Amino acid sequence: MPKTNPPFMTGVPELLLLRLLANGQMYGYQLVRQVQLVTDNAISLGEGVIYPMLHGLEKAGHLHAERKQVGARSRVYYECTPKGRKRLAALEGEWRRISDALAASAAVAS
Amino acid sequence: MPKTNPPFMTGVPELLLLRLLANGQMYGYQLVRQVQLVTDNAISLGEGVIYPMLHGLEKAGHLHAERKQVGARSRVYYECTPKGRKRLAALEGEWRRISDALAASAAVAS
DNA sequence: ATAGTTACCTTGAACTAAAAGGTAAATATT
DNA sequence: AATATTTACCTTTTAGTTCAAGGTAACTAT
Repeated sequence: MPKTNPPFMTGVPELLLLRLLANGQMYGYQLVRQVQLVTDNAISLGEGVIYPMLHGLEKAGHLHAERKQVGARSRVYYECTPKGRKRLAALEGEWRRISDALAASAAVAS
Repeated sequence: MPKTNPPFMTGVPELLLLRLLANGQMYGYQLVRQVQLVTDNAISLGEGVIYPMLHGLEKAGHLHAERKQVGARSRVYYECTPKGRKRLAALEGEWRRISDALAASAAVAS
């Protein structure tokens, strides 16, 4: 029962965040819940995953961050940059490559 | 361009080896080539991945190792144990869980 | 002889997700 | 009014993984 480094999760948080943020701006806490929503609760990413990843993606120029005052509350909204979309496309390609390969392997193995 | 820890590869070597060794015994060097074969060259696992993984799986009781003399050459043949088949089933379930989740997320995001 | 292939193995580095812990303000509950 | 829960941000530590690179030795073909 692996607590850390669970199988098949490497790259998944980044792919999910880029997918969501390519469709519109969102803030960290919102993304935590949205990931559960769009994956039917199959995947749940904690804040210790989301926030460092947002910071990393922003630093890499894949996301643009903007602090907004919403009512009395302060939120950091992120949105995908053009560079981020390229990164997303690359990740989608990688995902397809690996999942196709595993499908091919399963077909042979039967 | 990530050299180490490429996206979506965590757990994939273990899954591939267990799949192959659930169908019959093989030795390390053979597995290196067989993985390329069954994945249409999409995935290539080096010996630095294969051998430590075989040792780990054997230590965990998922594989049984047997040194055989084939002609003048010495090879270590591995085969899947019942415990290894359970591990394989668990990994297959995990793989399906994650890939289904990503498919669901893509459907929403379009 | 030499080069290439077969066959085994280990070590070190880079990276990653997860868990746990931490702060503070707003809202809901009693 | 006091308390508990939720919102919202963040960091540090840990465990674990793949990959690259390096290393040995025997067999085979040129």
